[in-house]
Amino acid sequence: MARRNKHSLEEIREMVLDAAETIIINDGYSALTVRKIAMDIGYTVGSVYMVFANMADLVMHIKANTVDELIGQLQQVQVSSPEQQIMELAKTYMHFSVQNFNRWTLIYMPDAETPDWYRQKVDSVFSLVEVPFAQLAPDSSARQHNRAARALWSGVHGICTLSLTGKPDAEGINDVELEIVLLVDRFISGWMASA
Amino acid sequence: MARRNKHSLEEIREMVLDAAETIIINDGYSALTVRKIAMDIGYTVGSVYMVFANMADLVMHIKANTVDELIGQLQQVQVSSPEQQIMELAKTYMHFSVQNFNRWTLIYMPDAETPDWYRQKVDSVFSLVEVPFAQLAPDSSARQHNRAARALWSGVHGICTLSLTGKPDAEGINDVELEIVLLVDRFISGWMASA
DNA sequence: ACCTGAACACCGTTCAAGT
DNA sequence: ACCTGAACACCGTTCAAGT
Repeated sequence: MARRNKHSLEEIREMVLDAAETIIINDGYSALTVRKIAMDIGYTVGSVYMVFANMADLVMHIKANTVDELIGQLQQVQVSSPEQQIMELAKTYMHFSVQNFNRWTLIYMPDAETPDWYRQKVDSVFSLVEVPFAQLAPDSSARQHNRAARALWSGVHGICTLSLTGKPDAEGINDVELEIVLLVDRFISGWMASA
Repeated sequence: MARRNKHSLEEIREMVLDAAETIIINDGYSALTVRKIAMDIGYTVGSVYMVFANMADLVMHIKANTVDELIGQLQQVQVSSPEQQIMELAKTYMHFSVQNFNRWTLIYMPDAETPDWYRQKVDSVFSLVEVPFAQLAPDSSARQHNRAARALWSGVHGICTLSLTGKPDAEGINDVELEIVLLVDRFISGWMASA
């Protein structure tokens, strides 16, 4: 065996990434093993280590891809009023977390050490929410916009976290959306009244 | 060896539970292994399986103890007004999550299968927040109190989740508390205005 | 009636050996 | 220059064997 050269290292890297992503999507993070990845792509365990430093490295790249996809969906949200913009961002986030549940939970799993560029990527989601807050209260400081965005967005995230563990039925999703609408709506009106 | 009888099964069970809790508190869940527990209490791996069905069973009992401790702390919160009561509950939850970080993150880790009694225990935390909401708006329905409590409490939880991964310094904690105060305060006033 | 510890089926990771 | 696959140091779990 050895030296098959059917694929370039770049290609193998993509194959590993795709196989790992598929395993996580279908069976969750706990089902992800180097041996399963190797089997799925028709190589052996050693080959996986040719293209990724280790399991943590591979997982970090999957997480980064997921966050990029999420940011892409959030950036497509473009409605008229700032209030509606915040509401739509929140709903989009919630639906992303439902439709990509296994990959989404992975994003927030604690790592041995989280690289700075990854933390910044996750944080950058907040800034998408800051924009409509700034439009909502142009006279408030950037610090206040940041705090409001962080507080509300964490809140939206919390609803997804606590409500989405084990209920993908349409009825349950509707309940979660109602909670999000309530939180966003009441927070914004309370925030506006005090600004 | 074998047959030492120095401790009753009840005692061994407590020793296992204590040792496991200590390992999690000090080094986190990933450091928890049956072999380490056995070494710490001076028994062998087999003995752990005399008193717990398996690792998942043991972990579930640790989680239950943590939630009980949390509920105990929340029940001690007793202030004058409903608004302040909600605020104090939120702050208490946040400080518990800081001071018991490793055990607290464990509470929300997904299990292979979560028993009903455990889910109910976690859900029962919500009901502690429903009470002041009912006092705040006696004319609203129980359903509305429940939804408000769920939405806001999930929000508080989300702030803890997103903000507490890797910053136990006093300054960071203070920032988190400010976010919580902002969310709770604005949500309550927005909710009151529409009730 | 306890308790041991070897055995089993798994992990992630490494690296000498093959082509 | 790739790629293998045996080897190593770990897991959780079981259970025949010891006292």
